[in-house]
Amino acid sequence: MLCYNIYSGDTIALPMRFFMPRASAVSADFPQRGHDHSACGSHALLEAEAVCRSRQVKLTDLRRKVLETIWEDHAPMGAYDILAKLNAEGERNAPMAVYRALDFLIENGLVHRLSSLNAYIGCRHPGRSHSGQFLICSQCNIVAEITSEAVSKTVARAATSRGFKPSGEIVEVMGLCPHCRGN
Amino acid sequence: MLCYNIYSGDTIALPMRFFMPRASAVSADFPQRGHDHSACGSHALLEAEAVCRSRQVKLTDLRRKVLETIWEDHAPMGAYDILAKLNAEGERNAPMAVYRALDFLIENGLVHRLSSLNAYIGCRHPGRSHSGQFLICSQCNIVAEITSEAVSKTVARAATSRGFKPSGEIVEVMGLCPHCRGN
DNA sequence: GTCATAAATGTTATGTTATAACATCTATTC
DNA sequence: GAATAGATGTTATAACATAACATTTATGAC
Repeated sequence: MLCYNIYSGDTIALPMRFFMPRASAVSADFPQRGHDHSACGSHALLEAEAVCRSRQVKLTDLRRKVLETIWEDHAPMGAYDILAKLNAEGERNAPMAVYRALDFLIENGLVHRLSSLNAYIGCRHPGRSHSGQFLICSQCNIVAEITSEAVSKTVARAATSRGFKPSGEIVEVMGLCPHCRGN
Repeated sequence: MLCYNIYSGDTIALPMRFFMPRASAVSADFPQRGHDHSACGSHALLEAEAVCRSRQVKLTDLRRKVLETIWEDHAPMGAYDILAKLNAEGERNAPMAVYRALDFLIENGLVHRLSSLNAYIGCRHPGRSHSGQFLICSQCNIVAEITSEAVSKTVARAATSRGFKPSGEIVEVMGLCPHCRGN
């Protein structure tokens, strides 16, 4: 089958026995410039549906709209940005509505909050419970979510070796993404 | 010589050739309950003087007072908490004053900001330029600043292996400190 | 179906954190 | 002592987030 990798931008021939939509759709950490981003959003929405179904929680209209809005960009979005987009077509949502939807989405592993930016971003591997690790480009604002076992293990070890019992962690790295470091 | 470790609470006999005030004063990551905390503050102030002298920047009255206030506690302090303490005796400082002092102190490596808490804490190893790694107790709010080479290297490796050029990082671990995990 | 309940959303107000913009003062250098 | 840079003062407002309570909507028991 032909398979379009929305991150790398390649179209590749993929033997059917290797068909793994998730892995192919979400392979590179940094999306290709000019990729078909709507695909990211619809992919994420499908995953969100599945997650909510299996967790028996409700992806209501409002929550879905907030999630869609977040996925309009690979750069993180502030709560009030989301609000503005929601209300752009005349709706009259209040900040509370957005924050509540965000709480729900974060609780269910569909969205992450970036503490260093007070902003929110769609989760790239929903379902798995995890605190993400983020690479934040200070030039173009794109954020890559990575999941490095090495990082989480090393951090956990550093904490426990000091008698600390970790229950959650934040790892946010600022710097230049592959696209911007060239400039 | 006799040496009092303000963190562990021990008094130890230390051969003069091993006299390293900094290491002895700041050894354990989590301070002992009930230690003489004023010693932490005065120690930090002395170090701050030295750092500012060597960097040829001015530790003005206001900046010193902010730093002292931060060191009144091992738990991180919000900017407006600091403001309230400064103004407790009738002064009329504005938020700007505190934020400007904090900017200075952070720039010169004397204070860290904890993104996950929007709060500030005195740096335990000033002078060395570093982004700290923090263990934050969610029960007693005490924060330990650690400096794990393993963590920083692993994080840097994870970033660069993805084509990212890191310039700064945030590592904040939430959990229970040695004192609280027993309860 | 309708009643009771829980869940979600609506609404208003306010709390908390941080910065912009410009005026004034102070220290330093020549 | 005039010029300058750095620090602080002052006022206003931006940006981010939650409290508290009212109303609506979904769900299950009967």
